[in-house]
Amino acid sequence: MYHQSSPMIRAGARSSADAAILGGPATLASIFAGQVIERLDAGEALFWQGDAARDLFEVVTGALRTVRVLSDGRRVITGFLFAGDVVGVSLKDRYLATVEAIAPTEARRLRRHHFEDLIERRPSLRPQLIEHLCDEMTAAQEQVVLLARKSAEERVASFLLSLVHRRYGQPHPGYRLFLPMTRLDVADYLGLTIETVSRIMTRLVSRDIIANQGRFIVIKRPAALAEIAMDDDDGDLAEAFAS
Amino acid sequence: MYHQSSPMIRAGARSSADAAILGGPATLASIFAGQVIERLDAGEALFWQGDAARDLFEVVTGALRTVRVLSDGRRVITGFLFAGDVVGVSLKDRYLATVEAIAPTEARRLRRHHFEDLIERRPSLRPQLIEHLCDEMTAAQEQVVLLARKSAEERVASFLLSLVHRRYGQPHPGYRLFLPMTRLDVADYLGLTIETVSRIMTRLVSRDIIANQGRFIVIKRPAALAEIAMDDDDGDLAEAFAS
DNA sequence: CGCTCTCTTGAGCCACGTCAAAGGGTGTGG
DNA sequence: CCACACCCTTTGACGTGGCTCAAGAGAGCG
Repeated sequence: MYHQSSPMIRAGARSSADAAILGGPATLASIFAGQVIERLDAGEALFWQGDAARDLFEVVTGALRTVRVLSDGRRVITGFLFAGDVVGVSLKDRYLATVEAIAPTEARRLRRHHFEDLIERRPSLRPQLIEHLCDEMTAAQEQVVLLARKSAEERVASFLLSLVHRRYGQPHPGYRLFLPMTRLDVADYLGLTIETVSRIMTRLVSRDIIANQGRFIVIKRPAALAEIAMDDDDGDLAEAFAS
Repeated sequence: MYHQSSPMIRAGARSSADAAILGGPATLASIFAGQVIERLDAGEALFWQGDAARDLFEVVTGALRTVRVLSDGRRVITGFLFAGDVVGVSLKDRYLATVEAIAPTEARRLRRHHFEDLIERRPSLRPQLIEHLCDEMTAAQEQVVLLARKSAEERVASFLLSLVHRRYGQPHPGYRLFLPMTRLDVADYLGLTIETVSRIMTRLVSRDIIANQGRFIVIKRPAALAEIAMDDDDGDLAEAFAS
């Protein structure tokens, strides 16, 4: 809107996506199949909050953060994106947040009107679209619960577990989790400060629940982490058995 | 799921909604036109978190809260619902939160499969559905920003303003805002305690920004409230003019 | 080897939570 | 019509979890 647009070159061509789709399996991700891959360095933005929402993207490799900034500079990260994720589906006319690469990233761009055409022509995509939006909604709700009522330690534990689940499923003890984002990113995601995140992490290390290997975290005792995180699925079960 | 279902009687009949729709204006709200009105007293639940998501509802009169509870009893309110609002559109197979009446409430029930049929048969409803989901997403994002980075005073100011905007638009000085929910509800919505909410309110009163008239709040100086709230729309504008 | 950027660690402080008690308001029963 | 009970709200005194400020310690990189 008031910012210059993303530093990437070559708008996604109209391409052979149609053909690919009209014969293919027609999953949400597959509709990006024919699109040109665009590259971003760490720190570059895919788009800015307030920009006209002209495109959707599929992340091919790398990692990104979705950022919102208050007028006085306070920063909030509302989510992280990894390979396979699709961005920009919140089909307002303007993007709700800035999306920046955390690490070198590759993404495919799809024009929004093109996307909408496809949704129109391929009814089987619709439930997937709805489901995608509902998944985003679920994640947002979970984040609201975390921010409204969880302690710093619970937030960090929840964060680590949610990353593990997203990238792996149920972790076995010793699972090695890659954290491409900085402590500042984590802090801005969890509504904490760098220092607090750091202190909590070292506390978890000293309790032998995780280990710190540079940009990797080893999940030594997933069960302990889940207990700290107050995963409310477990909670509901506990409630159910109690009554 | 593990709870007994809502205390309401009479499931929404299959009714004349079809007829009404296939000839009518086909807005999301209008598809509830033919449905029987069901009544709830304050405190009764429309449905419970985890219940099979069989129905959608349109609020006719009254007010409700959407509640999530952690295993140890900590409570989070993720939103409030008023006349005209539609609930249950997050079409997962289970409800994401419990929805309870704050005050005596009337609502119309629509079977989910019926709703999905309508969406299928009336393409003009689809963009409205998408837009509805995106509006919910926007609200959730705003709440995440509020909870992650705003102070108690900013939260209360933001809350009052958002209610005013929702029910009235831009307020004139002296606008009288009805607050059907208790301080506890407000606190659980803003991630604060009753006491903090109460203290902030009396501070705003003593600064002559609002006045307290029982269950009503008079917005005496909307501009002052907006300044406190750090409405980030304003923020972006400021940024834009600065650079 | 020095520069920069990120992360850790410590000391002190403050916004908000906790605990406690005292108002109102409203409904109910005597 | 009063008395009592109950609930919600306000207010005060005090405690504390996480923030602020400050100083190192790694770790990549030219």
